[in-house]
Amino acid sequence: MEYKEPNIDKKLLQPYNPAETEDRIYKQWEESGFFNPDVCIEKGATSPDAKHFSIIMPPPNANGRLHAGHSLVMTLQDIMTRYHRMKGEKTLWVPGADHAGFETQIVYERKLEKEGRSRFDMKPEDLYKEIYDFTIESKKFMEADVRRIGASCDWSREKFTLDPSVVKTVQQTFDKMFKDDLIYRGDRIVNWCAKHQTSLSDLETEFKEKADKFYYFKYGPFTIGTARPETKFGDKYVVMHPDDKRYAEYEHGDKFIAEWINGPIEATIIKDDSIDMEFGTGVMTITPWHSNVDFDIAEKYKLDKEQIIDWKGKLMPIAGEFEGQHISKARAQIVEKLKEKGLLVKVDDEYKHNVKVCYKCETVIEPQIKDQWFVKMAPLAKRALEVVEAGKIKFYPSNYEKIFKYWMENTIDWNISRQIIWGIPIPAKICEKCKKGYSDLEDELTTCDCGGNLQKDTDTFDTWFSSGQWTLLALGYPDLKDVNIYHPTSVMETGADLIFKWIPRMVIFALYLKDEIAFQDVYLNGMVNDEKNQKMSKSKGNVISPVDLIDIYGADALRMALIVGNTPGTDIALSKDKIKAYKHFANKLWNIARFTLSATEGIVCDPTFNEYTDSEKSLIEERDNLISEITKEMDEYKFYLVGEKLYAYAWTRFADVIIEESKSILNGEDVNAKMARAQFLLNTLEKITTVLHPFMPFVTEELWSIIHKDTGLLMVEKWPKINN
RNA sequence: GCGCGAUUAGCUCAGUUGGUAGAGCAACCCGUUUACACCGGGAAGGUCGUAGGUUCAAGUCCUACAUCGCGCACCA
Repeated sequence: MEYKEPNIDKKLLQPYNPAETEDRIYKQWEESGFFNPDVCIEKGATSPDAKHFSIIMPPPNANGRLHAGHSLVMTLQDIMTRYHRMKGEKTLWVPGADHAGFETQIVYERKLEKEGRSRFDMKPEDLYKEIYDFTIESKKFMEADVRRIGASCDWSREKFTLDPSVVKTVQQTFDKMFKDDLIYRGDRIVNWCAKHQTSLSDLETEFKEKADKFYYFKYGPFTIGTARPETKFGDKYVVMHPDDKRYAEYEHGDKFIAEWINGPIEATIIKDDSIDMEFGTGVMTITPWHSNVDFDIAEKYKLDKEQIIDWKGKLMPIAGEFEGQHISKARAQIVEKLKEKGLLVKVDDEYKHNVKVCYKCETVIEPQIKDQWFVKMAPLAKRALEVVEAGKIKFYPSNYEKIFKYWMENTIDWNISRQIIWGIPIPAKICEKCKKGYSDLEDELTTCDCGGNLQKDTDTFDTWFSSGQWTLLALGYPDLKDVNIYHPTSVMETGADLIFKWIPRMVIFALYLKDEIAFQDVYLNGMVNDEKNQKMSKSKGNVISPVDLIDIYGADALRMALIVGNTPGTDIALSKDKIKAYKHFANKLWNIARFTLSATEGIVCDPTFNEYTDSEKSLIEERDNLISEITKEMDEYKFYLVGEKLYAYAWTRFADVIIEESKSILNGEDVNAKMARAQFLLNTLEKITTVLHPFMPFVTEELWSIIHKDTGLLMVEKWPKINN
């Protein structure tokens, strides 16, 4: 028999080619303007009275390419956005780019290091300018990656976290909080990284297990234990538990003279129940300037505090002959000296403990007392807790609500000062004499109440201070044009690790600034791991770049692999086999269209056709039931189920069974049956293409253009409505 | 130490308010019929971590334990 080529779009005769299709389709979308809800309204795709749906994109770091985790975030948000846009809602997804303060500065410092330069030798303005240029340049690559995944976000509203308007608003927030007495200047202990020359929040530090020596020294009548003899120069308080029978003869407040490193010292006895009697000898001396625990004890009893170690990690004049030595070198010599003086009792060699290190460079954190700005968290957290307890914000998965609450019930005041240049400057002045701090938005204050000179605060804000305001800032706040329509946002979708870093801060700031919740729902995704479910990391060498995967398998395939079987909050193992399977699926859809269109040549899809036979009626019922089901599941964020069901329906049901049995009908003599079956196939093809669009936007859009040569884009087609 | 999560087929995971265990991938057998070999058909594969409890009925609820993962806090 002679093979007759069907009269359908030539593209369908070749396998689906994502590489050829995706960039072209994305351009079409972008040029259409439909990513912008205002254009959707203008062009009649959305009713001006429709309800709103809004998502703020967690701004990716501008300084790097997208990683696998980002691709999951982008896909989830794009699915939500496309789904709601197709439902005819006023849909806005605001993209952003994060200057990522400390992170970017470190990336840039490494670059400087390679070039043999150092930030400490540069003028702050020059450094800032260089990092700015570098970031703006890098940002383009990040944005290109977001486009490759297919994100249908409104680029016309893109916000950069260092946009002048953002900087201004963040500074105004600081001023407002200062005036509301929610921010104070305080001498508190901070985590100091001597390499990066900045303080860090607790969330920017990690614990690392270290084996050190543990020393016992004679200190007056006591034997004290310590792992850090180099901090002990000024120790003049000796602390023990009030119930410790071994030391019952000593009273709180007793004084005695102890021979110590650089001569005799007058020591005071402190009794405090925070002491662990089991540990060491049950007696320790304290160094309030360089230890959190010691600081707390010192605060409690109003004890003196003295700095021993300077900001570069070197010993101060109090160390006498050891002055100027780096603490890493001084320890052995100090121990030697104490030994010579007969004060060394014994040394334990294998003392394992966790030390706090900088999460970037692993430098041991030196606790230091530093004058910094702090936010009073308790009153703010209380309100955040209230709205969650009132059920105004829902968590997916729900168990994260517990974590949120725990965090809000156990707040500590938040240090927002960072000694880095790459960030939003704190608009404040500090008195040279008495150290009092003032908010000074207009840069007009010169003299302190005490008569001292005021100096400009050179610190910048912790990034979370500005990103905490992001739901508002991204919508242009304090300009209320978009805020009034799109805030509170519908859903905040982000990585589960941000449950305490970011989510609570956004809730807090939206309540504080606008008296509104920041978002109605919180959807938290897990990590994207490698095929063996191992965390991806540069050191393991198992990092998979989403762009590389898109090059090989296409964006639709990657998206499906990320979504199917991935429940909120749980990690996903990203395997190439899985992505390959969905690349095959994209091609399967292609062939379903190819068959359907060529087998029904000459017949036009008629959505109102109603002369179906009983067999089509039951097929329609099955199909429409499925659509009702998945519509409900879309609203419940169960994309992992919807993706799987659509895959199963399109392939094992529609292609393998329905199309197969249709062949004999379409080749048969019964004209009515033929027509009914053709209409069912054509209508179902359209519906499958439509409901799969949020998941696989590229291949479905391309198919739509083939099915409907003369109508508009699938991205603004209506999601099918099923009338039961 | 405190908290959270997980434990279901070889692998990755679903399993809705308790009602006879599901999917994808892989592996196995058969099949080159003109949508597609990026295919089709078929079969196989699980005492649902362990031990108790509640119930007519438990993968699902409760308790304890074990193993794994994650987070937080801390150790002078």
